[in-house]
Amino acid sequence: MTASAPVVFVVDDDASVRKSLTRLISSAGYAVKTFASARDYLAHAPPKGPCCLILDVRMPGLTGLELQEALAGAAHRRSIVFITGHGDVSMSVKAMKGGAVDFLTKPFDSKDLLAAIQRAVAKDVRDRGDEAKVSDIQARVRTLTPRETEVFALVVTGMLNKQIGAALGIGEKTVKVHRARVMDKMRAGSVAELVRLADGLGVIAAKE
Amino acid sequence: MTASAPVVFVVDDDASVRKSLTRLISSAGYAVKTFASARDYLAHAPPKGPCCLILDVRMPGLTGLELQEALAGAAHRRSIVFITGHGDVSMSVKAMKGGAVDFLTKPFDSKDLLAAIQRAVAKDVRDRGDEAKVSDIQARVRTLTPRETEVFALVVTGMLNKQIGAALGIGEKTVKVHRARVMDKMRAGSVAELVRLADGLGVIAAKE
DNA sequence: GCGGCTATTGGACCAAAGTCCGATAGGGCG
DNA sequence: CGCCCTATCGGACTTTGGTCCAATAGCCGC
Repeated sequence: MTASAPVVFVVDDDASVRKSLTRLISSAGYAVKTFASARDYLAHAPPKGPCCLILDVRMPGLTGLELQEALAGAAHRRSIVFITGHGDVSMSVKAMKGGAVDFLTKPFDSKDLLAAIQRAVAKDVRDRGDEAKVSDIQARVRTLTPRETEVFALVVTGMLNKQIGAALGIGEKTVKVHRARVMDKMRAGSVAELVRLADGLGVIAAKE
Repeated sequence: MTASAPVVFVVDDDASVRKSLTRLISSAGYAVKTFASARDYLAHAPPKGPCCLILDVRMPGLTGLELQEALAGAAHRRSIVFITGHGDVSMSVKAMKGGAVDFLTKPFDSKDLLAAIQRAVAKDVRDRGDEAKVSDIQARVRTLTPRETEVFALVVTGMLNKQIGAALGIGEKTVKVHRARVMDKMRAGSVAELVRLADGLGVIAAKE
């Protein structure tokens, strides 16, 4: 498994459009997968590697915008580039507010699309990295016992062992034991690292 | 100086539009200031309290989009809501990519504009809070001597005093002295707080 | 009930951090 | 030339944090 090319998913009901987009995008070095409808795309297994989505806005069944909404609640974010023949302003604004990377109207310049794809893939890679980090940290947190979790929360507050013990109604000695286990389970080499792990849970997710 | 109402800055070359917008917006409880051109707005002193900008896209001289670009390099971010009579998709996409809160085409619903203003002001308040925090921290960092700054950087790495001393070619004892001064000047009560101050410099600014 | 996990603590001990004291030395400035 | 800031250390001491070994007790599942 070497690092393969990013995958561009194209969802468009027009077969000729799918064909021409496939030619254009694959010639730029991307892998391409096409779908004739939003439903077909949703039935497909979520992508594992770097990728982005090219959506036609107008489609029978779910529209591109509706697909975007449906994916907003999904586990990972997707980078979406919209293309449309009959776009209006409110449509494009809605798409962009929904986090779309770009919104192109036909006819568009090939290099504009490729540039948008590049940005979208880059965004996807960033998002994936963040998600991977967060879920990695969450996995470590889940290995903590309830008590360890409490101690963890107070340690990253900057409280002394003594104070933590008082707050939890246990001895300082016990705090030390839990604390050591927390450092071990969280794989933190110092308090500074531990604080970053704790803050990373919120910060990375919030940075949008 | 009590907490006064948020100020909505309206920039539009059409006097009748300015008048009707002023009526609408002030009736919703906002203070309103109008400008006939982008240049007039730029000549105006930057706002101190919560505010947002309503920009017409088409204007003689600098357009709304150009004003947005000009403000992008400014000290603080502005929350911008665009309104336009003849908007096209590429225009709206550009505005949204540039961080606009909304992009409305005339004729628009009054409540849509007021909702957009509300979101824009809320965003402005958030941004101002973040900027205030960052500049506060930066001010503290500036009071550090060069050596203290170096020690500061290494402490938040999680390094031990001994290691820091070795890295800087000074004794552990000296590190302690600097470290104590850093904690004092940065007003941090614990290493955890210090780490948050250090990380806050980057994180808050990056969260966009 | 036995084994394992969790939570709790004790003692001993070492390493690290923080706090007082004082000291030296170079640079910039009135 | 004194004065202050900065940077550098030393000693002495206390408080914290971390580690190792060992022990008790409750709970859960097989």
